[in-house]
Amino acid sequence: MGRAPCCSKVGLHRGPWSPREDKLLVNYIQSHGEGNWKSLPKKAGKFGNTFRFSLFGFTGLLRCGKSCRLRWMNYLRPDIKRGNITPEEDDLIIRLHSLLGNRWSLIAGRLPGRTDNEIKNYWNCHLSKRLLNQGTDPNTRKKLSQQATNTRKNISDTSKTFSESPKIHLPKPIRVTKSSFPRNQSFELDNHQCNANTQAGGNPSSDYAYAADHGGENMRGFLADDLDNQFECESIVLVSEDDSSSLEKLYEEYLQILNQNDDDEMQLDTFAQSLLI
DNA sequence: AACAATGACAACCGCCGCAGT
DNA sequence: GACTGCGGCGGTTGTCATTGT
Repeated sequence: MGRAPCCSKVGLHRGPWSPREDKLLVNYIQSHGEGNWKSLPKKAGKFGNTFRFSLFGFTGLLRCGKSCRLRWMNYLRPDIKRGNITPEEDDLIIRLHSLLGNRWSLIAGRLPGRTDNEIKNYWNCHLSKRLLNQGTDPNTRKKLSQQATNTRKNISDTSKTFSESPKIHLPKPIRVTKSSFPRNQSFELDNHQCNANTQAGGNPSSDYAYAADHGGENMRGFLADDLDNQFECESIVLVSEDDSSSLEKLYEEYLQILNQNDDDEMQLDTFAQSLLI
């Protein structure tokens, strides 16, 4: 309490991560493992081929440890599954949210390859709106439509919500097309990534791909050849059969419990508690 | 074509719990 | 027991892409 935020130090980078920073971070974690986030930035810069960067007067990763952790956990971790949320996952999220509330990390723990941040965003962007569209309060899960106390404004808002947007947006997949690549940016790197995806045995038509959405300026002067293709591959996680089956299993497990007698709250509670462990 | 509105999601902020001292 | 620092979490914001007018 009362401590200054760790990112407040003067001179630390903020905003989007550059490929160089990503690579430094990944290299370091692959060799030393996770943890020690506080000291990681300094150490990470001293790892590997930093000669070229040393020429520019710094060797460290100019990020606070907290930012490093966040970047790793939400984006760089090799087991992260990128791509659209499947209908099964979608349903699972809704059910888990009804059990656990906004405990995103717990929910994410039950969805292999998904991050709490991703689920949180997905919930805020899609699911809560969809539930509202269905006339359900996303928090209480009670029907809203019968509420007679709506103000005139609320009523008009609601009817507007109901009448419009029958379409349900899936999360924007991945920015892999040339046209959608960030401005001022070479497309070279992206080609590497797409190739890596295909070569790695992934379905070429798959929507799942790693696409670094990096800041344009930072990309300049950074040669794509410097990137280790394997690193890029490792950032791509396709939905393997194992993943699907485990997800299915989990899903069935929930269905089984949830489809049972509604009065069986005892079991539901026990189940909810098991998630907290 | 230009601009505005909306969507998507990465990143930041501040708080909290816990372990170490 | 009090204090300190770190890691983790959830809420929120900022930025860029896309879509609509």
